Amino acid sequence: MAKRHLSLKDLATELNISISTVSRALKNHPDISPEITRKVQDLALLRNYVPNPLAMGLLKQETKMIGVIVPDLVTHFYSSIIAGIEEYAKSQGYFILLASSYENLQKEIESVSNLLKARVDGMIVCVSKETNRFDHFLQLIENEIPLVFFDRVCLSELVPCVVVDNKEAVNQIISHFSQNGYKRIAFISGPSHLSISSSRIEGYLEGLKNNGLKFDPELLRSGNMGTEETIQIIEELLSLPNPPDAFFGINDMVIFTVMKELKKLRIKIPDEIGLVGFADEFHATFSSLELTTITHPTHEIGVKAAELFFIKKENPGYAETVVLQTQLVIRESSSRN
Amino acid sequence: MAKRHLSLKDLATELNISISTVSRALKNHPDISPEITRKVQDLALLRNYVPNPLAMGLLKQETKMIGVIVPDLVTHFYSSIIAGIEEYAKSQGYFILLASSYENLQKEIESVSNLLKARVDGMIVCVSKETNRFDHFLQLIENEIPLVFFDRVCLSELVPCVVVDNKEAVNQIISHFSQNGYKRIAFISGPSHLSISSSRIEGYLEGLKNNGLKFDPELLRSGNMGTEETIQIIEELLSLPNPPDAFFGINDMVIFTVMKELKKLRIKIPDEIGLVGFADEFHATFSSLELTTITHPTHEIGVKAAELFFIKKENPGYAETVVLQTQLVIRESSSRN
DNA sequence: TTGAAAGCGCTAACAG
DNA sequence: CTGTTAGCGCTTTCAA
Repeated sequence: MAKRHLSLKDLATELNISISTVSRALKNHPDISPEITRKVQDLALLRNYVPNPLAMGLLKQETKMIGVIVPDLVTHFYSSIIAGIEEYAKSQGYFILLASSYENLQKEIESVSNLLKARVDGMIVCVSKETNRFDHFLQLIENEIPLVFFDRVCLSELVPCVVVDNKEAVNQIISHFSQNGYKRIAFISGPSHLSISSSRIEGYLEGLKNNGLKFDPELLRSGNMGTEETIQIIEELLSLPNPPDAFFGINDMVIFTVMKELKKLRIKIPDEIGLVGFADEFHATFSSLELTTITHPTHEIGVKAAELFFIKKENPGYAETVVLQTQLVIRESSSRN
Repeated sequence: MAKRHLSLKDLATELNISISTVSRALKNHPDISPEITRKVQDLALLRNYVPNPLAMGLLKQETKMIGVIVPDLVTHFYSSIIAGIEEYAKSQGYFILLASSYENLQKEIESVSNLLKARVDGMIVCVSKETNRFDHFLQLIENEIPLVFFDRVCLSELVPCVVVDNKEAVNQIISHFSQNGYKRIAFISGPSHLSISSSRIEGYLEGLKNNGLKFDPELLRSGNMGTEETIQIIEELLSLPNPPDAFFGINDMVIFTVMKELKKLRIKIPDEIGLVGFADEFHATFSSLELTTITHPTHEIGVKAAELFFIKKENPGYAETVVLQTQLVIRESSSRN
């Protein structure tokens, strides 16, 4: 419906010169006489001429668009990373095409395919919680389409990644718990094929050892991060002969669920049981008890991922994994002292 | 860097036929012989041929992309609406190009311009809280570029809009407060130029009248929705000779701030003061007291906005305002009975 | 039934 | 210094 946009031809016709002259004048080509250059640029400004990206794209074989796939759009963690990606991309004249996998492998595969149809120049991805096959990403790699993973990563020998120092973060959690006298620390982890699960489990084991606590397999649980399964796990943990006196989780939501359940059971936090989250959703401070959690530099993760994208675009072999630091923010839910 | 995508020409060369024959065969043109059609389609499938949207766009003068501008990306309210828009857009073969105004008029103007540069086929917008000038939108309208507003709307004689029934929603809030014995109901509204402010103020006045409460101008405040200014307003309201015994706000965040402040002052909710939010951010139930609020059909708002977009695209004169219903969800923060 | 050619908007090599 | 031309991938007349 929209009126046709202004083209170089329109400007050329109006000035009675050739299209190529206009094109060159617009980019200050030295061959063009100053008067013509000025006349063309004045008219372009006046008419508000904007080059047609489709034509450019066709010519240069690039769309200046980056496909971004996240597990969901409604979590602050991802929104904030997206904002970071968007900011850096914009500074490079790139747009973002956003897709959500809704934590679903099939939808993720579909999103990759859709973004490919849209001819994005590459993708920045955080894989879904179900993602345990990688064919759809390998296909991108084979076609030399730039790809970057963040947070939940895979194929890190082939693909640049941005992660946080999960081992260190969990170590800090365990030390903090330990200093507050908690001894039986339960970890409600995520699906075991996820990088964030395995690296945090490593940190868990290491942290226990560092603090002279012994590892009890019953306290390490892998869930699917869903509310129902989490509740199930909580019930099982609480009915152990020797139940945990502290919980931390793969993310804040899991621990909010724990908080709700403990509240129902009238178990006192942090006196009877201590809680620590992971990610610092911004409502962490609005909860009934302010939640101790691991703050992620979300904006920076986004910016970094975008940076790596542009490096990868120029260096097909590039596959660095950048590790960013997190911070333990101590609040009410774990402070007994 | 990426390898060139497969083109019609590649298929044509491989089959030793002309490009136009391949093009026709692919869309089952009746002129083409069944054998050739089959051969072409088989090869296209095998090679995973995908038409180049840039070439199509150049030809058809459309990008199949909708620009979406929201005040921020990190609020659940907007993320959820975006998900709705995206869903419907996808069903029509359209992509979404997302931009945030960060509640800033200048950034909004910039976003409109950027999206225009990207040649989106149109835009779906929720204006920033600062937006009191509309030149940037009028420019779109003049160029017959389809535009739809949602939630915070303007120019509704020219542009299709999706809003909720704000008057009715506020009426319900006032009635609910009144039934719970609250008599001095403060409304912390937003900037007065916003449609959501004015329509809710109407509802406020009407609701007071309907419930036999008298209007006290001191209890109706316009803020900028920022935390600092909100705190300022709260302090002023509480230090009135005759302070309010109930608050509701332009959104949940404002009321969360009230909740925090009251908590600091050890004022009891809902006994001494009742609270009602507006929007139902999903952490409303994680707050220290579960918040009574107005639930918005966010997903539906998004879907509807996208629907109107496609209607507008075919009917330049179309400018209906669709009103969706909300629901008052009663929780702890306002229940004295 | 199929092919050749023009054109969408732009750039760049090649002429003049 | 400026204009002509070809070509990016595709559809669509027009010719054969």
